[in-house]
Amino acid sequence: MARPREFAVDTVLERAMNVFWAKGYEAASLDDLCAATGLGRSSLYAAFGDKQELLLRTLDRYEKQGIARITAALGRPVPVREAIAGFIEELIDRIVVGPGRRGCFVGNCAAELARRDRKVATRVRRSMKCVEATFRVALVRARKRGEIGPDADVDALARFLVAGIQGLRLVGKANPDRAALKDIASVMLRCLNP
Amino acid sequence: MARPREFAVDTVLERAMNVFWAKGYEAASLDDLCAATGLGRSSLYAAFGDKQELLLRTLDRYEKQGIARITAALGRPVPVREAIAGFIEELIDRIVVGPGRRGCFVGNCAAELARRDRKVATRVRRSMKCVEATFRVALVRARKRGEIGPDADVDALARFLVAGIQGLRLVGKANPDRAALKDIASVMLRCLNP
DNA sequence: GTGGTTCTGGACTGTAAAGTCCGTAATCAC
DNA sequence: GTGATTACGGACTTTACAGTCCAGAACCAC
Repeated sequence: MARPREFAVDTVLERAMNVFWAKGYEAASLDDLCAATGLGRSSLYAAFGDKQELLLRTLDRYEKQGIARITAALGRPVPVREAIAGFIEELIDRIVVGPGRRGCFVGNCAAELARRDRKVATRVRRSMKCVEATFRVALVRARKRGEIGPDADVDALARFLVAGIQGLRLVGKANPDRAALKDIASVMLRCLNP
Repeated sequence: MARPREFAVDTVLERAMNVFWAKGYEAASLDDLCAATGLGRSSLYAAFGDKQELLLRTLDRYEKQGIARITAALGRPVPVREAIAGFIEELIDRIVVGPGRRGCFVGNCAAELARRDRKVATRVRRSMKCVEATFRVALVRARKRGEIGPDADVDALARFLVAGIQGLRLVGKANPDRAALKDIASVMLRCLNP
C-alpha cells in the first residue's frame, strides 16, 4: 500500500528487551528505548502502542526463547537429571560471565510489577507456568524411564525447579559468585534423587 | 538545645519501609513517603538525607527484624529440620493471607537495584549473607545433635535455603497459591534429609 | 521572659519523563 | 509520473518528580 517499515520488529523487540532487562521497567526511559532500537518515538508508538505494551511484547519474546532453550537442554540424549544439571550449570555460567547482574527478566518483572500491573502479573504467571510444564514433561519422561522413583511427585518437583531457579538467579544477581551458586545447585539437584 | 523532633524515628522508618516494600523504590514518591510517615519533606530530608539513604535505613531495619524472626524460629526446642519447616510454613501463611504480593523486601531491592546502585547492592548482599549465617548456625547445631548427617555440607545447605526462600517468595509474589508453595517447600525440606 | 537553635509546613525550582503532533519523506498502485 | 497512504524525525506539551528554601513555630538554657 504505502511506505514500508524500515526496521525488523523482532530486532527492535530484542533490543528493547535488553533495555528493560538491564534497567527495569520504570528506569527504562523512552529515550533509552529509542536510542537502543534506533527508532523514533512515533515509530515505536505506532508499531507497539505504549511502553507497557512494548514490555508485554518483549516478555512474550523472552518466554518463547527461554522455553526453547530449556526444551533443548532437557531434550539431550542423557538422563533427565543430568540434562537438568547441565542446564543449571549453563545458567550459572551466564550469571557469572555474561552481561552482569541482570537476573531473570521474568523474575525482575515479577518483583517490580506483579503487585501493580495486572497484565504484567498475568504474563509473568503464564511464563512461570510454562517453564514448570516444560520441566514436568521431562520429569514424566524420566519417571517412565525409571530415572527417578515411580512415585515421584513430578508436579511438586517441577514447581520446585522453577522456584529454585528463580532463587538461584536472584541470589546470583546480588552476588554472582560461582562457588556459592554451585553450592545451591548441588543441593537443588539432590532433591531429584529417589 | 532547641526544638525536639515531633516523631519517633523508628515509627517513621517502619512506615517508609512499608511504602518502599509495597511499591518499589522508583515507584515510591516522596509524596507517598510523606503521606505515609506524616512528615513534611523538610523533616524527612533533615532526618534521613535523601531518598536513597532513607531506603538504606529501612533496609537495615528490615534485616534486623528478619534476622530476629529467623533466629526465634530456629531456636525453638524442636529438631532443627522441624524448626525450619515451621518457619517456611509461617512464611507461606504470610504470603498467602498477608498484605498481598509484596515479596521479600531485600529480594525486591536486589531485583530492582542490584545492578544500578552499589550501596543498595552491598546492603542486599550483606542481608543475604546474614540470613545464610543464621541458618548455618542452626545447621551446625543440628549436625552436632545428629539430626542431619555428620558430613552434611552446612555451608551449601545454608546457601541453598537462602536461595530457596527467595525463590519461594518471588514465585509466591507472582502467584500466591498455597498448594503450589507447599509443593515447593516440601521438596526443599527433603534436601535436608540425611 | 528572652535569645539562640532546631524543627516544621508548604511553596518553589528545575528536570526528566511519557505521550502527542505535524511537516516531510518514502513507497506502492495505476 | 502522480496521488494516496503510510512511516519517520523531532519538536512540543503536560505532568510528576526529587530536592531546596524560607518564614514561622516550638523548645531549651539561662
